[in-house]
Amino acid sequence: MKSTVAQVPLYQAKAEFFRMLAHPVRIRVLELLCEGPKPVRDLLAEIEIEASSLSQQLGVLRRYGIVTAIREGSTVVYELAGPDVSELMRAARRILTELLVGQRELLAELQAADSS
Amino acid sequence: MKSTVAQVPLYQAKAEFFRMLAHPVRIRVLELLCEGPKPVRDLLAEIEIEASSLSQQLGVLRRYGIVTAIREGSTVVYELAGPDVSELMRAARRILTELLVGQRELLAELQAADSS
DNA sequence: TGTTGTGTTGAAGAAGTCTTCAACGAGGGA
DNA sequence: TCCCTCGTTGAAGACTTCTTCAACACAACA
Repeated sequence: MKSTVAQVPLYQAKAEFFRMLAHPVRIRVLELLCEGPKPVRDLLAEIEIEASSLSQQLGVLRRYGIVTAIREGSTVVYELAGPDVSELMRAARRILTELLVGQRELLAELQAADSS
Repeated sequence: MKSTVAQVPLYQAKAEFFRMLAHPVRIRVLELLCEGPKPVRDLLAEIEIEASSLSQQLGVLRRYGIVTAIREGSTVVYELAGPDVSELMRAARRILTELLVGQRELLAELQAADSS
């Protein structure tokens, strides 16, 4: 496994970080975990996906170190690795929303221009 | 071309957004453009890469709509599409730095545990 | 012990992204 | 016009990542 803490240019670490986030299921998992630790069963109930698919994506997050898993009896509970993560998800949500709104406005302008 | 403004679940829009960011060259371009508009020539001078490779990545950013290109005489000048972007890059830098520092501390703990 | 419920893993093929190369277009002189 | 510079494009092969399936590990319980 390639370490995520290797001495690597910062811009490459950033690219890897964003790539780790770049999957719909992983995004949803992180946002759900912002509410607090959750057993796999609950994640599975909220995200419509096969258990093994979810597990694959949880594996990516675990390997990156952004979440941790703890076995509790017969179930496994996932948790965000640190408080930064939830701040990150909030920032991402805000920024993307602004960007999407901006794009929508731009699109509206273009369509208005089309019809004239 | 698949529109980036389509009616798509938000978590998928987010995933696409992060995928758009998930490349070292694209990160560097965006950070350079935070300083202001720049001709391709300048980007090329700062990022060691072939012209056609840079152009491919600029194409990705342009298609997504996060940067705009304007021809000025014989050169082409790139610019961030909006002020949000530069805020985004600052947020990403801050958050990732915190995450990396956290990982480094964790690693240090693990290594200390190893040697005991 | 056998059986069931919960999650994880490995592997194979599909699908997507990166890199690189040659070819191209647009602008600005000689 | 010819030529040169600047930047872009399209396409092919290398390389990653995704999805899916069957097999597995572990705990709980009869």
